[in-house]
Amino acid sequence: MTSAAEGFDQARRVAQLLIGAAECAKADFAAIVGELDLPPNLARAVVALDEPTPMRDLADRLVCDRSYVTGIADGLEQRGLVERVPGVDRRIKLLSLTARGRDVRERVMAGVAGGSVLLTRLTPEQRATLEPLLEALVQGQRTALPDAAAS
Amino acid sequence: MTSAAEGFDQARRVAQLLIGAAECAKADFAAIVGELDLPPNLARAVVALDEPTPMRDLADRLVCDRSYVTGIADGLEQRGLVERVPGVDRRIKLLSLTARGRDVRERVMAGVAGGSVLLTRLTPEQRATLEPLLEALVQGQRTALPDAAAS
DNA sequence: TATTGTTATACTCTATAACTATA
DNA sequence: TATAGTTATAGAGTATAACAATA
Repeated sequence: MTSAAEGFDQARRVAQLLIGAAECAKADFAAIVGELDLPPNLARAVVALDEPTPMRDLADRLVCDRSYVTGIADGLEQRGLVERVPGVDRRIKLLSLTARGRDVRERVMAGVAGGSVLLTRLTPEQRATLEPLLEALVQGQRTALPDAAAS
Repeated sequence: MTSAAEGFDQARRVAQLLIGAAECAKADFAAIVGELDLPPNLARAVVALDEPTPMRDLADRLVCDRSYVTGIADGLEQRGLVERVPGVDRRIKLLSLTARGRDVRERVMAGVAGGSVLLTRLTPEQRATLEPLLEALVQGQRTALPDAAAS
């Protein structure tokens, strides 16, 4: 096997493991919050709402568009987990967790802390080893990749 | 901070890094094959076609539905990278790389071997450390997750 | 004029179901 | 009857563009 083919195979193996592990983490989170009848995107939003937050800011935290947050807010409101409360700037609506929402938020966090495969399948030492390697990989990327094609 | 919140934060940090690293790997591959004017799904298929392969088998390799492979084959055929050749069992069509397809396949593999961030941002030692950690994470999952909700 | 949230729409990726031609 | 490939369609997830209210 040529050296180029070896390099390719190494990159492919790591890529597949990385993608598989990420999908595993996503599926794991979906399963945990699924027991609370929450789709993962709503669960992520609930976790992000540590305090009343303008919808625009939530979009920033979730790294998505404002228009997508509208749907998230609708879903959370239907479930009685948040209220839209007007801000002092009357263009702004704050998403504020209800009592039920705060309860669900705690359950989500407890469920992850108690059952996540990231905690159960890796020892603290393994996580401590893993993190800097992943950081090395994503280094040079800010929240939005600045110039992906030119890298 | 309570221990549950600490556990949650640890899981979240690892999850974000994992997902970020996987997205980074995907974007990197897309950028590499983008220079060959290939979308990532077609590039993956070209790489998988080491020899003439029934479309059904390609679906298995790419872990997707037969119907999706039809579109991939159309795209590759339009670009002159594969031919559909009838099999001995006349239900079967083999996807066979053209000369141009074989050339592109080599370019994809060379591009990855030469430029992948998985190779440039990690030393061989780091990759050797990373792999078993990721394997530990995805362990217990067969190709298709058997019972995600019950895990 | 610029910004917030909303709406309507569109796009990407992928699957399901029904169809045909073989076997 | 079962399987290979195709087609049409649908769904999830997310973005873009235009809009009303407010600043």
